[in-house]
Amino acid sequence: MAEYNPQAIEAKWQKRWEEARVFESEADPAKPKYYVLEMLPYPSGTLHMGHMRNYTIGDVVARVKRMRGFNVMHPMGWDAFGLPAENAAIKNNTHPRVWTNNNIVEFKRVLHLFGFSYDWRREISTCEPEYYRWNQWFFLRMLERGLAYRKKSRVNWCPKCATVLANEQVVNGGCWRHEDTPVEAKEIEQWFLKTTAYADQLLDDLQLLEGGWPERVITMQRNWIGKSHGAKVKFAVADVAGAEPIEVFTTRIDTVYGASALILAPNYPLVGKLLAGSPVEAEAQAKLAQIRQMSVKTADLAAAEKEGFFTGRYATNPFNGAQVPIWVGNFVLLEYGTGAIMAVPAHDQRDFEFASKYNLPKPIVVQPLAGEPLSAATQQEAYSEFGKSVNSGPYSGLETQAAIDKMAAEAEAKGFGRRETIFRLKDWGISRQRYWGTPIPVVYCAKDGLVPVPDAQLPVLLPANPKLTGMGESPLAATPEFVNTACPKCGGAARRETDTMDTFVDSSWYFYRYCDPQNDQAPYDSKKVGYWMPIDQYIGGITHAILHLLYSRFWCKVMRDLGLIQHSEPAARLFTQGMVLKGGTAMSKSKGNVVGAEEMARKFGCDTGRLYTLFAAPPEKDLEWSEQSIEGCARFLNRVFRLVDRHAGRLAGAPRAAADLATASEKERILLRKTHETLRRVTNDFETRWHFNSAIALIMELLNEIQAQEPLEEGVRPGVLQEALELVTLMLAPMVPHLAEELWEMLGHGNGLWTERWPDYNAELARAAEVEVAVQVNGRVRGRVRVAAGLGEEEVVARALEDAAIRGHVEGKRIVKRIVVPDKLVNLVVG
RNA sequence: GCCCGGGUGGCGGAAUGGCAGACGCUGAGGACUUAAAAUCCUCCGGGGAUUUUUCCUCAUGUGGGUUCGACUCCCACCCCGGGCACCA
Repeated sequence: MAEYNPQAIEAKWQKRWEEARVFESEADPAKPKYYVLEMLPYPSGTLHMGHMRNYTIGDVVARVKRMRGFNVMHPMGWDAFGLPAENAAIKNNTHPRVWTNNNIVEFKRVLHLFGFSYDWRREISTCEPEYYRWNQWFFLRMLERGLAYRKKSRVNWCPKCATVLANEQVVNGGCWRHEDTPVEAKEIEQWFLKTTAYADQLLDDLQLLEGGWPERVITMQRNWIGKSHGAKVKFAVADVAGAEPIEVFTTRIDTVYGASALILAPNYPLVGKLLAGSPVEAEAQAKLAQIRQMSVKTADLAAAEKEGFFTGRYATNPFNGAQVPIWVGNFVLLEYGTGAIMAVPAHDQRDFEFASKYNLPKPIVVQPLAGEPLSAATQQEAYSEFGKSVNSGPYSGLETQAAIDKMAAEAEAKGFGRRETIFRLKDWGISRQRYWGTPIPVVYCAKDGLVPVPDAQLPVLLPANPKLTGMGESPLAATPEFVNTACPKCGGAARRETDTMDTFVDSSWYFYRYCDPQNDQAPYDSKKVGYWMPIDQYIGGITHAILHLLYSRFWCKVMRDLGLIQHSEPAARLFTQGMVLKGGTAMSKSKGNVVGAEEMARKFGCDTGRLYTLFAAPPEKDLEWSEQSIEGCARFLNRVFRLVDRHAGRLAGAPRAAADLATASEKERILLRKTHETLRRVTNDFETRWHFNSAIALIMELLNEIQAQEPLEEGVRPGVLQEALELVTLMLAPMVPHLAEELWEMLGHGNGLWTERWPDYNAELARAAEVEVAVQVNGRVRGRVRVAAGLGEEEVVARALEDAAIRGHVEGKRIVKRIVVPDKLVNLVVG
């Protein structure tokens, strides 16, 4: 008797698959395609069970679709640029490339142990010039179209290291290397991509994703884009020479008669001019300095107390000519809207709090349509619902929507305002003052100014040997042979841009490159991409629900407008799988709770690991790692192996025979029925529900039933048993592919299971001859009767009434109503 | 504060308006064994009645509702997790 030896079996079949090039696929318009993709990993640390779960889900989908006859593309690659490589390099005095490549080799080795069905010929690594050159190419196209531009923007600056810090390098407001040094905000010129130019499309096209993407991801994106309809209104500044009018954005222009102040963001450009020569200049300057000192982190701002001060200046309300004081407030954001608001304390909670603290008036200009009217004397909180305008000059008496429309129209007609729709979404800042990323392909020439690097000179290569110290302006700026170049236009001395790109650029379009990874003439061939894209099923963590997916959607639309592709959305379906936890938290090196994938595979075999991650929880939920549960899975696979091993000799590859029921023995009928019923339900779990855990439970049940019929040598013909065992094997194949191949061979097949199609269940066999019908009286189960399947309503009720227990509940009462669910249940309602 | 998820035995979880707890884990008992491991068998939500066999009853976060029938649908509330958050 043979033993189940997972490691030997796994190595054997991985080799066969590779030799037969089973997972390689080419674009072929004659075949239906299926593109399944897992989010590409950042290669660092150990490959753990969290990764494995992600890839296992994708692999099951890929294998099911192959068995369904699709031309499946299932690629893998590396998100290889990024800060950790650079940090490691500084710390260990190695090169980021060496560190990264070592990690890739290691990751790849472990992935191979798992037999994932990747087409490795399509592998890409985003840190290779062959890849990042196309980041540069896209950047230049965006630059041509005005979608890439430079502006001053705030960064985290460590004065001690004299360097820019990434957000994750800011720890408790200090530098990660010495927390006692507070991080400063510094404005420097940075590159941006104009995601806002696509704000409306990014929002509207979400509807194309309804049904294919998780609802909550769509909601998160919608909130992130944050479209809001309103109006901008200009307030002229009184008594300050040369002061521009202050423009505010409001969604409630109908409350403008209730404005008791304008409030500017602390860094609003006009603030300096307003304060100069103001009657309260000295104290205002002091207060401003104090507010600017306050925490840099926006997260703290939300919790912080509202602070502000009066500038000593006034502006004129264009609707009624009223003079309203101009204040500065810490809760007003320069980045959103116009950086200035009109404060209407009676109808906005934030303004209400601010006005309460600083004793500003709170005039009521909207009254509820029903219920108790508001009164200034008793108002405890802002009333921000719609209602009816009051104390609003000619607009008094209008309901809110009408007032908004009319007042916006008036503002437009008189030229002091206009309707406007604004977005929370900001342009995408892609500049990083780092080495390990894609160089931004522009040069600065004293004569010609900013000059794009011509396509023919791409890629702009990273210098091979940078000085990485973590100090100073940026590693590229400190590398003269990189910085000093010739101007592409005039040939004179010029200076290269030394910023590199955010790594989200790399991951925004990598799945297009998979379609045509070797192309050295273009980022990809549009024909190939036209065949494979969009992604049919994208699988990854919820952590990327916003940024990665939003940037990918943006990139897609830009490429469409460049004429490279036809579609507008990169992924038709998205699945966000849960995390693998140990001790209640996600596995991470710092917590020391990592279960390494390799360690697991050596101990149990990768098929067992795959089965466990699929069985222990539904794929969208978090999964708590349990060594005991995985042993249960190992036990199950052992049982399957032994069952097939025990009978394979006798079956000797007997042709499958779904013997007709008329001549079948009792055992055979049970086997055939259970097998086909299981196949029916497993097919449904795979195709429409993604309930891998219950599919496995069903197969376990089937196995229990088969074993309950032992000895199978008696009363079961080889063909019938062959049928049952083959279907078990085929059902398991997408989940535990190595074991399934081995079983397939043991069952007498020389062809390799990978050539097999997913089997169809036989409805005739799946149907039971006899069924047990639950009998309820007034909705409570009081008995069960066995009847022939498909028995008519009258007969079933008659049979139910023959049951003594049922009669006991019904006797002496009148049956008012009866409900019959065929083959399942009878409910007798008695009065 | 707003927006999503979720709440079922000792545990992971199953049940697409129709027998709640499938399947697995843990635990208990038994078989095999000199013994152990492995394997196999039986039992395993609470309370009550019945010595048996079985029956009744409560139970899917809480309280209502719809329905012949609710873990499932509706309303209100509680708790847990996540996302966003002075967004004007």
